[in-house]
Amino acid sequence: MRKTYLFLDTIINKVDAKGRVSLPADYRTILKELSTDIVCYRSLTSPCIEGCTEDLLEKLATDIENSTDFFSETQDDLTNLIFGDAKRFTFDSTGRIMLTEKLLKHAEITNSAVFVGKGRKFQIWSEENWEKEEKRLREKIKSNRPSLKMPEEKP
Amino acid sequence: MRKTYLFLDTIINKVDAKGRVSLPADYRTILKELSTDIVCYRSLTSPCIEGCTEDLLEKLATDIENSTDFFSETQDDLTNLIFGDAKRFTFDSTGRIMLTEKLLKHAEITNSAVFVGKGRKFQIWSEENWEKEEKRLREKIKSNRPSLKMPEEKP
DNA sequence: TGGTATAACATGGTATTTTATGGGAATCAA
DNA sequence: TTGATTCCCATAAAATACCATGTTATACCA
Repeated sequence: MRKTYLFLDTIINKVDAKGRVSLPADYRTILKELSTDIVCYRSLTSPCIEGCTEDLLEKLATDIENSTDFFSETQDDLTNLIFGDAKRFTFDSTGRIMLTEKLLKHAEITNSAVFVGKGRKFQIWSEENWEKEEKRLREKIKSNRPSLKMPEEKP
Repeated sequence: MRKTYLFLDTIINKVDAKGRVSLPADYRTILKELSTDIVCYRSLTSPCIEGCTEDLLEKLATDIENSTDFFSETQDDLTNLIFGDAKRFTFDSTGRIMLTEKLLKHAEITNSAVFVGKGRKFQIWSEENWEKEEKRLREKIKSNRPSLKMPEEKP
């Protein structure tokens, strides 16, 4: 039994005519070991789908409770957006999930889906959009390296 | 049981047609004692593969989570870049890992891989590139000696 | 100290398992 | 019925585990 549960790597899988996609095997292993489902929702900032374990969303709920007051407008807005949009997905015996039309449309996904690990979360992109996004990120980093320090190098 | 876990030394191993390489025995010992896997990703600055324990990456995930909020742009960009590129590797009963095409290409590795210890991390280079890099580093040090201060001498 | 036996290691090859993915039947809803 | 969703089976490709061998490093003993 492992100690760490990170969504990693970039994996391209096909989306078939029925809207089915294989969830990367690594991701499935994590979900099985944690006995949790995944939850997906439209990214608030990018044309992609965002996913995480249901456990993490639970944590987000707690964080929001603690960070703003119960009746604040911000909290209202965030909870509506995230929880209202989030949907639970379970994979079938062959490891596939069926994404919804709404999610696919938001991410402009048609034939193939790119799973991008984000540690506690992951994202699902169209091939074209991810290509652009990765390029943007690498350009940005070139001019801003200091922000990438590893833990042991921190003061 | 030892006290320290450092990736050291420079070891050259062959890469076969399938992309398999023996992980240096010393490295394997460390991983076994820490019960963790290694994670490899393309160096952001050099034509080489960089590796570390999954534990270290887990720590990084926690640090990022704590230093920025759930919806921050910085967190988004960083996590995509690091975790999206990182891939977990486990060695088989004969001590080998199978590097991916993407990583090998980035490091321009074909027949042999040079493992270079970096303490908590290590790098994997092609023989040609490492030869150049080592030369460059030694030249650089000659003209810039003061930057090599030990921790206790820091302000 | 020198020489030999033993163990560990790297590495080529092969067998087995896992994974992604297409298609079809069963189930359900409108 | 029609259209969609879930479940199950089949298959090819890819990843992984396993076996065998020569070589190097280590331990042991005279």
